[in-house]
Amino acid sequence: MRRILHIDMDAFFAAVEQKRHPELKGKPLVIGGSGDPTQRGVVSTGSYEARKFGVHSAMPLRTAYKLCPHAVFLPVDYQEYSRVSKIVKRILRKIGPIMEDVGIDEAFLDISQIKKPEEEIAREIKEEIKKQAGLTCSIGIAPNKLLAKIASDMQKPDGLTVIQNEDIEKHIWPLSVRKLWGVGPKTETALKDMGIDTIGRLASQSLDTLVETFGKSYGHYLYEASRGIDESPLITHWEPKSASREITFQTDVSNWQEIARTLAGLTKEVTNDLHRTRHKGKNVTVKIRFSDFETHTRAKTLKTTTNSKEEIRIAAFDCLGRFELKKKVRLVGVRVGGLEKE
DNA sequence: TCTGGGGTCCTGCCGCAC
DNA sequence: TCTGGTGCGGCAGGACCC
Repeated sequence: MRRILHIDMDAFFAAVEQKRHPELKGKPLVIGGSGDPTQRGVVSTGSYEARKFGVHSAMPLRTAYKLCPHAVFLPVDYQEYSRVSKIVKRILRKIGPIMEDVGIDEAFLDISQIKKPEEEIAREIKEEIKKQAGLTCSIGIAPNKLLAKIASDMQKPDGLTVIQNEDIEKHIWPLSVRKLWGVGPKTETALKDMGIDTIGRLASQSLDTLVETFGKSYGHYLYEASRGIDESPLITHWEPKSASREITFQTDVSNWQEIARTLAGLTKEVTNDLHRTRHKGKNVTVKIRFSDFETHTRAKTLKTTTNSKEEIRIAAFDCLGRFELKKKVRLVGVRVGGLEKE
């Protein structure tokens, strides 16, 4: 049987800030956007003290400010979090070389081949992260990624949770369907309408019902996930498939020239990224979000892959020209997909 | 009233080729 | 010549993740 660890840093961005600004320890702290809660932006991470006031990730900064006006608001400092993240990942790779990176603050480790008790490995990881980065994490141990991820979330912060196949009925089935990776707000509502709120209720559905309701691929996934089945391997190496840049205006814009100027700037940044990472792309997509939050895209496929600034800019403007800009624009973005290594 | 930015993957539709 | 099935690429939108 496989043994998989899921390591999840506790309130990562907030914890990094509290580490380098010790005077913020124990205080409600909200990291997000430009750090100005009167500007547009959302919460990336709230400290546990801020969460007590109902502040959570993805919440508009303005809402967070209303809930917790005395919180300290700070901008996101990706450079610093990446630096700390690298320290953490180095520790993990040293302990278990089969590692899957999941964003800046999470990872899976496959420790099936390591001849040491799993909980001892987990404690060693916690100790090293505490020693080298001064931070705490929560760890889940299970026979697969799906269950390990659920487990790491069960006792936060600084938790260590082991889930065996025999525990599924007792410890996984009572949980909300939202705890399953891949079940978001839309699917949660759809399931609720079917009278399904827990993973156990989901597991009582027939494969036919789920496939009929959610399609072949997702239906199969839900059927297996609700039973704790997940054979997916760790992805230890991956190549990007697209590169993109987008920006939300502080106030909605109706001036076409400003939109065009912004698009030109974003296109330049994306092509710079392509040059830096030595990639070429095949298709260009422009995204426009209007003031009513309606979002549309226009795409163009090129004859050959390219990283030419000129070619990508022309394609992007071709896409922009196909929009009817009758409403004010809130966001503009550009993406280059179909990437290949140069 | 509010709802970021960087990604991935899936689905449905359309036109086209065979 | 007409019709239908099928497969595929391109496109648009949507759901989800951190």
